[in-house]
Amino acid sequence: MKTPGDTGFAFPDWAYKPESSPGSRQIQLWHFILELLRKEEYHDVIAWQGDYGEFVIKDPDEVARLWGARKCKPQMNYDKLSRALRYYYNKRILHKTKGKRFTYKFNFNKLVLVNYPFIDMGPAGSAHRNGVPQSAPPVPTGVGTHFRFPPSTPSEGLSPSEELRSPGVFGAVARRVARGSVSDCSDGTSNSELEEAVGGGGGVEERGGGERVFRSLLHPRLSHDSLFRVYGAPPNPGLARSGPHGPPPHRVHPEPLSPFPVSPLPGPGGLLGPTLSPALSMTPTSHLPYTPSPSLSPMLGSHFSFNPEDMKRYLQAHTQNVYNYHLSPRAFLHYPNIVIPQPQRPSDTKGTLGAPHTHHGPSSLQPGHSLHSHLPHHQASEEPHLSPFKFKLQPPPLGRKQREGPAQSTGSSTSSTSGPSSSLAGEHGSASNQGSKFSGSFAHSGGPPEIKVEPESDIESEEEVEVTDISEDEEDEGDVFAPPHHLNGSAVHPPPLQAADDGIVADEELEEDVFKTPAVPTNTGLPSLLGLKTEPREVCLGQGPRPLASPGGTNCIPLKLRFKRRWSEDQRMEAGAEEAEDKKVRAAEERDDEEMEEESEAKRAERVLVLPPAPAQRRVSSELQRATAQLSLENGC
DNA sequence: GCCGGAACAT
DNA sequence: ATGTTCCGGC
Repeated sequence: MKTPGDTGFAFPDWAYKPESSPGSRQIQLWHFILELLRKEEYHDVIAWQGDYGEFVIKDPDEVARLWGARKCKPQMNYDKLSRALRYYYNKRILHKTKGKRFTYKFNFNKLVLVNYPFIDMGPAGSAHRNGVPQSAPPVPTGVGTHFRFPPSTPSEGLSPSEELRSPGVFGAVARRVARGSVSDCSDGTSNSELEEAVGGGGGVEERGGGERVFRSLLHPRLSHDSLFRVYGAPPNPGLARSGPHGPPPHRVHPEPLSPFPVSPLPGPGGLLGPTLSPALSMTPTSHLPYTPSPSLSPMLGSHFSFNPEDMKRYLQAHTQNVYNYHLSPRAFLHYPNIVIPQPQRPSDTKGTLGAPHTHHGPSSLQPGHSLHSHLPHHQASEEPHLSPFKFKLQPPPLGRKQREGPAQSTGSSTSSTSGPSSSLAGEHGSASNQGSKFSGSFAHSGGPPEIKVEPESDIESEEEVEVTDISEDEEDEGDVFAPPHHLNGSAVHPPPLQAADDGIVADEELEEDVFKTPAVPTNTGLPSLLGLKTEPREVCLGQGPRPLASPGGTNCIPLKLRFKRRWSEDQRMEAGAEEAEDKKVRAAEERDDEEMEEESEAKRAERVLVLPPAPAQRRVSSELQRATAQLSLENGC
């Protein structure tokens, strides 16, 4: 569900829950998996493999055992664990790599953004090694919204209260190597790292409403790869499409052992939490506890916080490198303050690398490099400004319908274990996930069964391809980020602007297109943004999401008003539409999603864009852009 | 092996 | 919400 209050998109509630974040005491399976993946010690048990985000469970029984140990479920076995993994399909956290036994793939699009924005997954290390994914752990660099990586043992570390208090925890860079990931129930604590809280300071700005609005800016399409690459080395070297000139990306590993480099956000006092992390903001008791996992890599310098500046830098770095977050361009519209990082098509800018700017970033990351591989250097401009961010994660999982069924009495668990037989997998072709069968309804809720829509395909498409799962993501994104899609008939159209798109195909090759795609509608829009960028860039975050506030310059007023109006409108629409849409659309979307890559593009575009008259839209965009710029100036930013 | 529904647990 | 446990099916 979305959080109430948000006007914009948001990740599902679960994403904001502390528990959802990797560090939380209540470790979630995917967190655990990541944990194992990042540790070399377990690389014989589970390891990254293949694509970004793809991992293979080499020893299912062991993984199950470890998981069981962590959860104090001695009876755990792969069968059960895999069931849990399967639940992630609907959540779009994971999906199965078809045809490969014990192989799953994270949909980092979502995950990363929310919990590990900087994660680097994939066999990063492999970069060096060419292809060999093996050891390379993902580098999570963490952070993001709420990122707390967990000490492996969560329990332990700080008392809750303490945690709360330590806001800035990121700071320290603690980087200890983590060691234990698995703890046993008995002690409760595992060894991992506790991180101390660094603490600090106070927050700076919390945003008043507590709204967490975090909208990111990057281009949607670049998802995983980019993401991963950003911080890490390109996972698949082979794949890496580094530019001819670009230096080959390499990942930086501060510590050899720990996969994860230091955490990026070190800033004490950062408001990370409060500001960005949805989780934090939502939960009163916030847990600021971010436990830095040892592995976090420090992204930007020693101190990074979510305060505007840091964020700016941070984003900048990212954006420059990649448009990591795959956000819909649309987001920008909503938050005028944000300056879009300029996405340019490589082709255009090629060569312009102009100012690579300093990455304030910690050297360790060197985003630039990594990105390069991916993106050509185009990002001339810099500074993304972002102010409020809001993410929306995947659509809520569909409910299942409850159907009557005989209850079963206790059965003995058959332990499965071992013995992997080799069957090829073919899996029945069920579409992956939800696809085929979903009947939707909500089991628990007890609500009446709802509509059962069953989209058929959903995801899947990419699996084999692997490189990206974008398809899914995209779809999600589409949904997710994009405001409600306007279904065809509905009139509401949120800001059409660039939105175009989100999703669609994507992929590697497309990367370039990434921006382009949206372009269709947005043509003007982007450019203008870019133009804006040129101008003074600082955004004033202080105000919060809404830029409107103080009247300031005279000449701008009109613009402002316009802007404001627009903004309001959008908000309204979003709000209204979103929810409704969520449901409605979802079905439709799902259907579309994956399958149609190409088709979808067009279609999607239509959906989104079509409604509004193109010209008008464009104009609006421009205006917005302009207005934004103005505001920025006015605000003194 | 993998999938996903159901009931149940937290 | 996120599993855990069972289970029937493919």
